[in-house]
Amino acid sequence: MATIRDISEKAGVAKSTVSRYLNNGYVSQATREKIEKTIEELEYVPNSYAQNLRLESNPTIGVIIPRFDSYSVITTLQGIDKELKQLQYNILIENTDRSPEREIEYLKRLAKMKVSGIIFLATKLTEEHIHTIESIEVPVIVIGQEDRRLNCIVYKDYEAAFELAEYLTAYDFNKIAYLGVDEEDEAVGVLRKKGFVECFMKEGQERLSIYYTDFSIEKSIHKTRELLNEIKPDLLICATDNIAIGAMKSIYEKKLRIPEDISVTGFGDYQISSYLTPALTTVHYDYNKAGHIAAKSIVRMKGQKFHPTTTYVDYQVLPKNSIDKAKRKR
Amino acid sequence: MATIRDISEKAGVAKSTVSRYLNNGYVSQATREKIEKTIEELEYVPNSYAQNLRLESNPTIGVIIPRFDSYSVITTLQGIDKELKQLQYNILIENTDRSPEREIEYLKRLAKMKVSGIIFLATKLTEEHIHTIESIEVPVIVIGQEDRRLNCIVYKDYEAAFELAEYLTAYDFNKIAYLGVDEEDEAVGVLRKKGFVECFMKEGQERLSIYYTDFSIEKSIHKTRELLNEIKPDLLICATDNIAIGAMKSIYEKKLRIPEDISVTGFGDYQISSYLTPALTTVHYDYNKAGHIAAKSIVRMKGQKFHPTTTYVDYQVLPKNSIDKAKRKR
DNA sequence: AATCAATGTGGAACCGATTCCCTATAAAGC
DNA sequence: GCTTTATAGGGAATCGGTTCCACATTGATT
Repeated sequence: MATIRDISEKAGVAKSTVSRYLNNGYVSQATREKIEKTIEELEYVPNSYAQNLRLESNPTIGVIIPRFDSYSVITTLQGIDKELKQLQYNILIENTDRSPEREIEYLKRLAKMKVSGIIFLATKLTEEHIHTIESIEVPVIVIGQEDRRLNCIVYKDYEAAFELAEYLTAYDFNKIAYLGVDEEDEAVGVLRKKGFVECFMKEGQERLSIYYTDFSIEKSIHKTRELLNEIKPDLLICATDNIAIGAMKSIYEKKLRIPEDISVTGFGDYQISSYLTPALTTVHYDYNKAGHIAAKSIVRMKGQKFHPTTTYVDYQVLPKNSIDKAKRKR
Repeated sequence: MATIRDISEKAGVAKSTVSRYLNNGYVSQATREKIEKTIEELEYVPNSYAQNLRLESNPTIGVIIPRFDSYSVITTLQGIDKELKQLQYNILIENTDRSPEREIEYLKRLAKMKVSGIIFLATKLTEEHIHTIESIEVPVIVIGQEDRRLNCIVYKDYEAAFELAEYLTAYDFNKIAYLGVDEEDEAVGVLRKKGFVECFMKEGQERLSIYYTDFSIEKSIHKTRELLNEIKPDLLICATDNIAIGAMKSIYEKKLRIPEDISVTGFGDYQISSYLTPALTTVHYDYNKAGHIAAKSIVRMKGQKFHPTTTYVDYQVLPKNSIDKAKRKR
């Protein structure tokens, strides 16, 4: 592996001259050609570690994700990636496989690598997370969970759930079931459920049976099977689109029709949801935009003094055919 | 940002002693405690660039992917990630957005960063790709496309298509349509189509109408609409599962039933496919396993002399309910 | 002709770690 | 009590670049 010194010796010039040549410094035509030729011959490639050693930070943003196999994660990642490419930043992705310890570890590791900033797609914020984020010198933006001490980009889960519930109260449903996830996840487990429950309570509609599953389609299939054996809802509200997909599978298995026998709603608007038959009524979150915002902000935060802010990303209720139009109240 | 020198000065010892402390060298109990305390106080974190500058290579594998929003890419990535975590390697992901120029650029960039190896999820291999791969000093494994000069892990597209076609010839179909992609993509565009065509030809079944679309669900919806306006097939073979998902949407739009009116097949076994109603008959590829194999091999290749090999990853035809069982020949 | 500015180049310091080699001190052996 | 041997720690070189500073050469200005 050739170094800048090999080049300088072979070309008969000083290291500094070669370096100047490489970094748009002024070099005479004659030496320029000599250096050019030698670099070609020796297939010289500068060593990035040596280059970065001089810099206090480099144009790289670290992104910590909990998993790869999630529509929201991937879509956010795409938004981040696109924006960062435009801003001429590199991206460094670390997958934690939903392990909180790894999250802490990667926050520290990225700080040690002196990235310019970190975008952290969080599923849960413990005190240890917050302490780590505050202790490292690198700016961090959290997506998906909220804490007033940090810079967060969050989805309006409560409001969105409330609005979807409001939309649903325009229909005549007798028995409503809610299939959610446990409260470990603040945004999905707590806020979404709260939005639904409070809206229905306000409307005097209290027949809401609540069931729990996890984020997988597989588990949702099983839980829906159990649910349908116990009760016979005419509306099934699911906390995510994946849960809705599993639920739909089970509903069809039981030879029930959607939406004639059961209406179904999802949450999050995964790409596939609009291609299902019937298309799934859901809440659209602009994950891509969240990624863009995060990328832009993290680059802007570089060198600025820190003060916590929370940015809310808008949502949109998307009515589709998985709701029985015949049940609409006049 | 504290450096090892700050620590050594504040603790009243030499840099080398601090370094020894950090790297499990022998240090007396007294100095050990002094250093420990100073490191705490100054929140010292070693600079990775300085550390790496000494090393000739570091335990990092670069992975070049064409896009994030693809089931096969993400699943392969998961396999790679898991295996590399186990082998204590870091992973560095670069997304090219299907740009061949970026692919070349990233191959070079990763080589410059002295990663131990590169896993390249390719969509097409040009001569420039091959030249670049051969010229860099870092070992490269290509997944998804084949060239006898390189190390490749490929899916048996031709054989798999042939076998799925063979399975289909056990049924009585009158009019078969094939919805594929253009021949830019060697594996999907050429080999899969060839497998189907040759099998059907062998069976004397020549009524195969061929249509083209791209990899998106959206485009497939449009193309299937057009297709259904022109002909009325009772079997629609799709070159990927996403194409099949779009096709199914269009078929339902036309109030046709699957599989009673039209049977449908996909290719690739995306997770969602088995949760559709009806579940999609498809070919299962073990992307995850391909990722594992790639990760294991690339680590093993480190330091070894290069000789090209091609590894074939197995497939499995998965019959599901999107084929009309009533049409089965006795 | 003398002074000054512009241009091109070389030398050396530096970035922050690791590591080799050498020395000072204390403990052990004779 | 003197030599030998561990043990601990310091000094300096090194990795491969970048950058500051000094100096030489040339051409322009007065």
